[in-house]
Amino acid sequence: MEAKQRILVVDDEPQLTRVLRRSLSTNGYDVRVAGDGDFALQTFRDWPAALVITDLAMPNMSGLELCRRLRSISEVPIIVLSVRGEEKTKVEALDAGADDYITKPFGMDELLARIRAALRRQPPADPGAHILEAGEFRIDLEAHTATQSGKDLRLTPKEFDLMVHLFRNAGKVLTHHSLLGAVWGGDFTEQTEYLRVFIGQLRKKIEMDPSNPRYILTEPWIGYRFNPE
Amino acid sequence: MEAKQRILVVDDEPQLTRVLRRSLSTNGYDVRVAGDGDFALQTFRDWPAALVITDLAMPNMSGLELCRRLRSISEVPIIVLSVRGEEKTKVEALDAGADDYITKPFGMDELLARIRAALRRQPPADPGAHILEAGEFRIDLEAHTATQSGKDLRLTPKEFDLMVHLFRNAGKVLTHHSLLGAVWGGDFTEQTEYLRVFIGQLRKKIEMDPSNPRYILTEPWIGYRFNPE
DNA sequence: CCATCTTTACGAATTTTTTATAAACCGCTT
DNA sequence: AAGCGGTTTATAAAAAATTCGTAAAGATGG
Repeated sequence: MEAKQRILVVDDEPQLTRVLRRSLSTNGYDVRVAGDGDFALQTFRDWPAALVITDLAMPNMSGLELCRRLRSISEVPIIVLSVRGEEKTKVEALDAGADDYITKPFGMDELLARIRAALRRQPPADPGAHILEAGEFRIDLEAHTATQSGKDLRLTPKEFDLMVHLFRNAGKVLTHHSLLGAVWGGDFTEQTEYLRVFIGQLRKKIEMDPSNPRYILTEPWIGYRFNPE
Repeated sequence: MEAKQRILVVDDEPQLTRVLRRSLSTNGYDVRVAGDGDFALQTFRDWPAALVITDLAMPNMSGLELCRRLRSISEVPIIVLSVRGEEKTKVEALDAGADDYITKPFGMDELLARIRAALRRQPPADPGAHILEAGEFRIDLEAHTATQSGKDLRLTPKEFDLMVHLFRNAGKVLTHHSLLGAVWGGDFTEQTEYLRVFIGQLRKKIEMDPSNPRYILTEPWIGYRFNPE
């Protein structure tokens, strides 16, 4: 499971921060709110966010100053929100280190898109995110290869898909219905004969004794379960 | 003295491009203009810009498609200019790979500030980045030439593009889908017959024994992989 | 006209689907 | 506990569909 990306929201209007917190959270981000610049800097040191959204007008420290201070310690993307639409203000903010400037009122979809754009060019996602591993099995989703104890299993595409779904739910019982739906699509959830054939092929490739399976177990009348041991 | 940073402006309104060219030039950028998406891509290949500014509405290829195509071959910052201010359009553009979206009419100072912001977070351009080298192969993106052991391969434009994509991802498996999207564009990701033909042509030009390829390997049912050895 | 790109066709190899048959499992009766 | 339908599961093998490589015929654009 991938860790949620952190977003620090800096604003002193509870009305706005409440909306932002909710929208960002439901979109899969980990959100914290700081009410002024000082608190924002302090929070950022303890809880380094992947992105900062800040208002310009704030008590204590202006958004401009916050941009400069953040820039001096980090390259974190900064999006400035402001009611002020004058060009001069925008230029100041952008030159103070902001990456983007959005004028209120704004659409939440646009903000989310700009957040995605800003996060996209940040550090490339950690390598190995596309590798599944358990027991002596290892699946590389990008290279499309599956190995057992280092040996390539040479799975066909459907076998590979099936293996991935079993793997992703290792230990759990998967119903015929759900497996068929996941691998073959919603129109084939009754075709249990496909499953029998392909489970058999997989067993031939990964089990020592296919008729006495140790990894791909049958749950009679329900489905199958993958036990990577 | 540092070389001027290159900006590619893509728009079909001479009125606007003239203004942009002048303003950007006087602000120290090296500017070229392309009238449509196809020409923009072509120009970008020979003259890799540090930033691209594009309109959305254009003949031939939409700005959206241009974003996607550029993204597939480069991480160059893209700023979209458009008269259309609807949120949906902005979201589409940003998700297609644009880094920023500015609604016309806009202030030149703001555009310049956004350009500075976009260029600021870009790693300084590395001279000689237009030369790719691996094994006995060498590709010069500016000169548009590919050589094997010093001998010119005389690749056609499409062959060249395909080669570059294989090359940039040497060792990795590239799916049919991703190769077609990168070389032919998003509307051709199902045209696997193109790929068969062009992979065959490339093999004829670089493999000793085309029917027993050593460099361009087939990953059955998935795609191809370039192994520069 | 020429180089390039697109489209079509076909055989060989491989995979997926379909079909057939044997084996295993459950609840029930005797 | 043994036996018996009815159902589910395992396995093998056929038929059908798909993919890949290749050649070559149209189409396109300068």
